[in-house]
Amino acid sequence: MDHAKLQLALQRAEENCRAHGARLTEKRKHILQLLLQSDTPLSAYELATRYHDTFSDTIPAMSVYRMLDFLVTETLAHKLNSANKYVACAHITCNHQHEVPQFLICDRCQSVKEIGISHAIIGALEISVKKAGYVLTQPQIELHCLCDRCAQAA
Amino acid sequence: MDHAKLQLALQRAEENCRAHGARLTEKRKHILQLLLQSDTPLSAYELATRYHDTFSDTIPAMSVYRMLDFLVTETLAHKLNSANKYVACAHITCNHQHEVPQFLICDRCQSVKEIGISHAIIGALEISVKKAGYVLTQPQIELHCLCDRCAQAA
DNA sequence: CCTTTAAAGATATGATATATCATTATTTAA
DNA sequence: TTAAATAATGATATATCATATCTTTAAAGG
Repeated sequence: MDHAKLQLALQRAEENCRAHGARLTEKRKHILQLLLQSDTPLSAYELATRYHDTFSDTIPAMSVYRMLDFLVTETLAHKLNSANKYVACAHITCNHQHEVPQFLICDRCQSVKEIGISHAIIGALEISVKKAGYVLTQPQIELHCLCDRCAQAA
Repeated sequence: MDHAKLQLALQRAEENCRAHGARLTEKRKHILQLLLQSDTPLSAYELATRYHDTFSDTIPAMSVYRMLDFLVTETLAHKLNSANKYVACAHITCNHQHEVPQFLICDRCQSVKEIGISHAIIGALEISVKKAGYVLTQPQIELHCLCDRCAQAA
């Protein structure tokens, strides 16, 4: 991610937070920056290490978890439950409403692509869920894939 | 799960394994039995504890992981990646081909329902995955829900 | 400014998972 | 039938992910 894009994302994140009184502190912002700059999802402990390397300041893993909780609550980041890692939301700078996210995770190079789930799929999914006697609460789909590059290499 | 159903499932599991030379040892069978008897998904360590309680024999967590790997490979069990727990496959006694599983997980009572994904959904999913430049490798969807009972209670 | 509340630090510990080497059991084939 | 090969399991250590709890620091609001 280039510098201009990064700055824009951080600025938008700040605006979004300020708009409803959430505090994007320096440290939270730094964690978000590390996520934005990473090509792959990162664990809380990996973020603690990068924080130290990048900002010459140590941060307890505990605190990273709390900051991640904050970012996830603000929809500035997502947790990949199947990988126990975190990614920046791909739509921080978009204006459109945040959709149900679908994550494509390359099991070889760990790249992640966040796309919106089509309404058709969500609808069909909800019907089958309802039929089975359940109610969707946190719809988020994580699919383990190979990206085209890795698929060719393999 | 009643006794007759359990026995049938274990018998079918044995037949399926024997059919292609996989060895469903006593211990692996016991782990499968514990999964079949459980109302909720279990972690490897929970299985080790139940194994001890049920069969009066201790088993290292290591070994449980290996047996789970075996059961998952044989499609006799599934790993819920978002919960880090394991469930028996709901289709051991069915004759039909094993489909792409979709798991509905109640976040309150932990009940899990395994259903097959409709072809329409799989197709739509594969198209969107392909468009995004990925290839599905291990399609399995885990949705976090409330079961109707818990939804009413809440 | 002082009080209240939010954020972050520190320490301990629990829970999930993998690596590796040793031992036992089963199969295969001379 | 027994020796060699392979598969399964045991044992130990350690990595990795996560939460509980108490303390300290910083910010917001009267």
